[in-house]
Amino acid sequence: MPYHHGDLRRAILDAAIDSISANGSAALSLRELSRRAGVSHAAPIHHFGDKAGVLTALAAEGFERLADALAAAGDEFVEAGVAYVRFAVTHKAHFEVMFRPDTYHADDPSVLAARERANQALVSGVHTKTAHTGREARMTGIAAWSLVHGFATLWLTGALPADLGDDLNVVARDVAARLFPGD
Amino acid sequence: MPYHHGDLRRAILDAAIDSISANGSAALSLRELSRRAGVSHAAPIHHFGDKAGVLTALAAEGFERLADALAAAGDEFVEAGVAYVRFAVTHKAHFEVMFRPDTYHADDPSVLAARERANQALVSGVHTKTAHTGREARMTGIAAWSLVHGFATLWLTGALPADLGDDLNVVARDVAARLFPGD
DNA sequence: TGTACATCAGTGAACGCGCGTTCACTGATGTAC
DNA sequence: TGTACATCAGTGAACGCGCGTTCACTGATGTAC
Repeated sequence: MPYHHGDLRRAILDAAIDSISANGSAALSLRELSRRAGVSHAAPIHHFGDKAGVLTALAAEGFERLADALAAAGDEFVEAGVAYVRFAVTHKAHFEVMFRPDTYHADDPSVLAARERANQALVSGVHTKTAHTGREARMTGIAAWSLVHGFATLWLTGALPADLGDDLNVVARDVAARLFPGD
Repeated sequence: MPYHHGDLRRAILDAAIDSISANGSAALSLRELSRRAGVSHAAPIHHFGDKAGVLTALAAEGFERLADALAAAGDEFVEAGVAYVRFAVTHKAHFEVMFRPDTYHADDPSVLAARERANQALVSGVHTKTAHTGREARMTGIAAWSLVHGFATLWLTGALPADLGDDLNVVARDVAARLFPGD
């Protein structure tokens, strides 16, 4: 075992993702992450400052990846909506942290920038899709966001009925398509 | 200070509601609740068994009150939707606990019964509102639930833009009405 | 009306634990000359 | 090419803390007779 890890920062983040996916972000401890990374328990401090620093990095990374996923999905609402849900489910650790801003340094520049990117990607779908402008477009966007965010949240917490089927793409598409049935 | 409290069970639950509203359910501790209720730290055990027991009681109570709120709102989707959002915001501690089933005894009979009641109230709005039956009604119901659940969650976590206005009823009604714009 | 007694609801000391953070330290790396 | 030295990235011991739960106990209540 070499004295220097090589990429401890990434290793700690990956450990955090595993841990949160398994036990939720509330149960996260720095010492556990150190153990998972095979490193002394004080080592992560050098990279993240404190525990909230780890979550801050995760939140920023999450908003970046969400922005990427939405951009890749394009401007069509149903596609973007499905991409949002798929992001939430395949990155549940990130997703959970992102929307718990009191657990990390939410005003960190990296977080603010990444969230802004994600927000832009989020609204662009609705803007081009509907003919609405101004407040109408705004509220429609919020309804769309609410729909996919709510569906993702309910799916993740296991609140939905078990017999919906387990193909997330199919179910998410079905649900998302109900917002603008006229199209 | 009398030896017996009188209604310690209720006092502990109220303390938990205050604490969770202020600091979130992750930070909750039995000892803190005891302190708030002015009682020794082992006292709550007599009423709840363990820490998860407190959250279990809160979850059951939450589902009951949600069912009541939905029943009172009637079968009209927008009204029921607004009631759902209003419940979430005015009972944020309950709402937070309810959808974190791994933190309490989710298979407790009182919870199962209350959740079933809330589910019935939830679907009845959509069933009578739309002409759909079977799978169609089911998926429409899930879309409706997702919409209001997502909006409530985003509002509670402060993720929504600040300049939406602060009248929850107005904003929630506006958003909910976008699901079935034809009506 | 009084008394014995079971049950219930609290007390307070003690347990063992894992945590975040600080600290003086040391090994490794890279850069200036 | 070699060497001095600053900087970086880890170590491991120590701190003080709050926690959940257990335990033997005691005060209060209510019920049977």
